[in-house]
Amino acid sequence: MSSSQQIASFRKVSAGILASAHLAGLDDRPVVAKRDISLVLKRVSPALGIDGTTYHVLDILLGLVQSDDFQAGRRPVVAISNQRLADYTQRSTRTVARCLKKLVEAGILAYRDSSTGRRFVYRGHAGEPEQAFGLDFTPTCFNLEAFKEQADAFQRRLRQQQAAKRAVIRHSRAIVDLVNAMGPEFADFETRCEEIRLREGVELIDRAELLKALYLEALEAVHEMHKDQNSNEKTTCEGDISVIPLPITSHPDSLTCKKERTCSNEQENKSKSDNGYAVEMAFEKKPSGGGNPSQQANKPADTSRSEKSTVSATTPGINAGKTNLDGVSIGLLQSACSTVQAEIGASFSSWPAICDAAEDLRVLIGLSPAGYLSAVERQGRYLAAACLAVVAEKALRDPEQISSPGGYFRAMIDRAGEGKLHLYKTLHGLVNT
DNA sequence: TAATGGTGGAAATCCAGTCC
DNA sequence: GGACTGGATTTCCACCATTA
Repeated sequence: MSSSQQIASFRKVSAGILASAHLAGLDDRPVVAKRDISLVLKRVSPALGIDGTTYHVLDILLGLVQSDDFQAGRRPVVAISNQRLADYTQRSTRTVARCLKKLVEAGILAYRDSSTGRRFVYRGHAGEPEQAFGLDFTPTCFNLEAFKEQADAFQRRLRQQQAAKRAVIRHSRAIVDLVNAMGPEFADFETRCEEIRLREGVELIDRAELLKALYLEALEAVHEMHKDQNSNEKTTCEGDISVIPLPITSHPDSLTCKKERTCSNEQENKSKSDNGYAVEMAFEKKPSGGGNPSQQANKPADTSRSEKSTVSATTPGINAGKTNLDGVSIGLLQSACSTVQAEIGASFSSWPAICDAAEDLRVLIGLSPAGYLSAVERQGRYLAAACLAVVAEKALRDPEQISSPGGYFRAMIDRAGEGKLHLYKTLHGLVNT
């Protein structure tokens, strides 16, 4: 069979058509399986700008081309008229011709025209094509590796876009929460946040970076403000309150901003101790609660016992021994929250590991530092961190399902306070979906 | 509301095969 | 040999749905 490639004189050739014709005219065509070609072409189509009717036409051609024709010494040519393709796709022949041209210029097909333009295949006794004129898949055989890389790059790009989209939402929410917590003097951050979100001509990925930088700047501003406040307190109220840096946040004394908070869940704790020491020791509170936390500071940090103490201390209505962490094991958390572990690059191998990841999880769901600290005070840092992980996992799996992850988290803490939180059921649900 | 992209119809061209 | 046929293409123009 001749390897020369023919283009009818009536056809107006473009660079893409010539390139495909050149590939189709080469003798050393790589031998590939039709199945591989189908898979790669379907993956790379969006990256090549092939969709709708063109994809439909390609699908029909892939169905018609014979697997054996991809063997060495043969030519994978499909002979089908434009009219037949038009019938199959319910489009006009004019549209079909345009689609075919698109596929040729994309390097998938090559025209192999007979002198009249008619498409036909004459086969010998063994079924091998002796004369074949029509649409030739040879360019795909040459371009297969490039198509694979293109498809991978396209999918990577899509994933980056999705991650950037999530980051934009996450940082925007975090900034709004921060502004709500800190009051009108931080309103400028919300304005700048909106400006970045609506800025034209900026890639989503760059926008996510700008918002992240803005959020860090806002945190820094909070940090600076508290430094000033602390220095004032030292001169005017020295000795009244002991403030201890928080290990779970990069801006330890930010919790003094609780005075400014507007969240109802957070405000209800204003009567309680209002410093970082309480947070640090929250999971070690004794059931009686309400006392000076500093007097309870030296209990051993046994996970289950301390969490149980916290729950019963804050939930007088529930049975002794029943806790919101019943049935919740590290293994269960690890299995249920696979997406979020991958997202933040952490492993929930132990309770301290989950607590260490709390700051990332908090930022991920856009929860304010004060909101998290309040939850820790009320339910202990293990339960708070576990809830954070669950909310983040749910938000990552289906962003549409949870419109306000921060609110969802607060609701979970409220339910825990009422003894109605069944975290193990939620986790089992996540494992099984 | 204007811009854009996809689509279809009409008329014309090309060329080998077929018919009278 | 000339007219006709058939299949594929082109350009031009208009319509329609979607999008910014």
